Amino acid sequence: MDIISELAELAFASRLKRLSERLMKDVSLLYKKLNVDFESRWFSLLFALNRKSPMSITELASALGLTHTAINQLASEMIQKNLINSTKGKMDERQRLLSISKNGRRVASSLSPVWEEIRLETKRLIEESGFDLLSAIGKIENRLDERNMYERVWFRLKKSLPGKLEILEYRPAWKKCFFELNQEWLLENFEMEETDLKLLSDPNGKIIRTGGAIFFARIENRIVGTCALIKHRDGILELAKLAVTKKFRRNGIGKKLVQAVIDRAKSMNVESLYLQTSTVLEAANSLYYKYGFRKVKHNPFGEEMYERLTFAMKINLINIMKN
Amino acid sequence: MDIISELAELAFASRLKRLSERLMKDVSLLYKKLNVDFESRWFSLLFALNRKSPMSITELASALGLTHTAINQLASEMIQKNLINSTKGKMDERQRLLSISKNGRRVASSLSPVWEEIRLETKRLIEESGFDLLSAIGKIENRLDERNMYERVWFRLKKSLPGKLEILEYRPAWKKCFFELNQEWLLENFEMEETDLKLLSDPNGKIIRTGGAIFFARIENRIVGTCALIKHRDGILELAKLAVTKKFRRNGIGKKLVQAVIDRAKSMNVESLYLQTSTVLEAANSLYYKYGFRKVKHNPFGEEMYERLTFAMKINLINIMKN
DNA sequence: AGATATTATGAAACCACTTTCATAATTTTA
DNA sequence: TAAAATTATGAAAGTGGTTTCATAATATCT
Repeated sequence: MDIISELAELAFASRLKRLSERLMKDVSLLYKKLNVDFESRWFSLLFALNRKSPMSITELASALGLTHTAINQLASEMIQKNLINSTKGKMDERQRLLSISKNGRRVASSLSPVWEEIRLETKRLIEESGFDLLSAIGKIENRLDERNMYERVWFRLKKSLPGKLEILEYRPAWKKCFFELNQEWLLENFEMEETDLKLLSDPNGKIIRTGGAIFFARIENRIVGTCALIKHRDGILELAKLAVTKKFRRNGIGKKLVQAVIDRAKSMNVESLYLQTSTVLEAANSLYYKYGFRKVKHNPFGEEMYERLTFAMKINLINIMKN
Repeated sequence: MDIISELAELAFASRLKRLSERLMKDVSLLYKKLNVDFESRWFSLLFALNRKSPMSITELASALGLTHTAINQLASEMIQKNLINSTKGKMDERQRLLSISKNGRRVASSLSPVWEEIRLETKRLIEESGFDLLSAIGKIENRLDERNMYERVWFRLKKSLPGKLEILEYRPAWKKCFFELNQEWLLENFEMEETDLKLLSDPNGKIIRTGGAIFFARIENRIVGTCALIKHRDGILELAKLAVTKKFRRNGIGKKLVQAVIDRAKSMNVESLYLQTSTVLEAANSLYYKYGFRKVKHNPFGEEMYERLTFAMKINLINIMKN
């Protein structure tokens, strides 16, 4: 009786683990029986460094999907065994650079026939199962990147976002998020233009330091949306770069971000807040309309800013304050 | 850069592990955020006991694919949390029987909607991958049961069996192996007959205690073949129940077993050793012929012993000794 | 140019198990 | 029926990591 397989989806993770441990154990046994002084857990680090040396601990950690502490511990063992060397980083004195040693290269090349057979046998095993398991796992990993299991189940149970939504101001660490969130919706509808790239690559220089602001929506330590308030040289304020990542749309995150921008604009004692949009962006446009933005005939930013067809909208901040 | 997915088959186990840990971590987080005093690692034990109580530690260990020690440790925690109870076994005083407590049932039923959503979301996730991952994993597990990764790779590298082949005499622990190995080849060619069942179910009584012997072929702690020497009431010796498990055939294991039986027969100072076989069993027959067995007209065991068509062969042990 | 935030690393503690070793109870065999 | 083998369990240590916390070096902002 094998309750784990009987449980089907409920014990999916356990089955993956069980299979993984079984395979790993076999490989360890193989090294032992071949009388090779090599631990299976060293493989990926040795392989990575054989391909490219030197690499820093953090770089290796992210490449191998382990924590930096794990790499650190592995490295200690492997230095002992004279498989790799470590040197202090020249550019960055915090870094410790790991590289494969001469002996390491020798071991790697002497083990390569073993690795090749492991690869082939694994391939056969997977083929016998009749499914392209590697690509299936890849797809599942991608899906989980978009929205992890916790978020999925929570949403089903509560019909709401997991954890609370926070709207926060720009931090340097979120520079990349700003780029990627905007890249996501831009590529869905248009192409990335030079104008986008310039702005997205230097949010601090182009938006914050010129008197604007960038807001981020965070859920459970994950940045899921952003919106910017840009102050142009002529003093005109623009709401721009509203982006919510696909899997988190239709949860009112865009509203909160727009509200934050409007509030900030109000606090700046300016008459109007503008934005540029395209007819293609229906969801965004209806949100803008709800908040009181109306189409204006004269585009204050000029027509030639973006290649894509845009029109401008405007909201009267003073009037709103009177309400 | 994700070296693990780049490594493809070579890091298959690592990817399985990574995915498994990711899913497990998410479920733990879910319990935490739902503010439930429940650890994800308790799930399978609680589930098993909810389905059937009481169960012994060993029974649970094999059902859940964990070591008995793991069950023991889980049980301690869960008894603390009043999820399960433990009582001493009545039949077997060594046993500790675990059963779900009233509170355990309450917790299980209050968590069941959560588990249902986890199941559904996992199902969706697997379906999105486009492959029937559960059945793929099942198939791989079955393949590995037949011949594990270590044996596969070793065979490819050395073109020989992993580890050394040992021919050993009967031990009570191998009673089941004796049955299963013989069942395997019988079902390949014939059906199990009453005569087979009787003999295979009581090897000690029917073969050893009547003055015969049973040999087993062991590789790496795994019993892969067997062969018996039966002493009949009339003093006639029979070589019988030669079986080598499919994946290990064509490696000379059958030869070694037959040799062991012949050697034992010789040492018993008997003129001849007989056997019964069927024309269907070509591989075995050619092996018998090589060792000097020849067909005899008169079947000393009588024709009606087995339903399946058999004929008898004989080898002259005295002649061989003279050589 | 400070002040503030972030990054790279490592030590220590923890985690969820497994392995190893020991004991007691039971089953099989001789 | 005693001896030998096996089984059920548990304590203690080991494993291959992760988490947490602390420190030093850099990068960014004002």
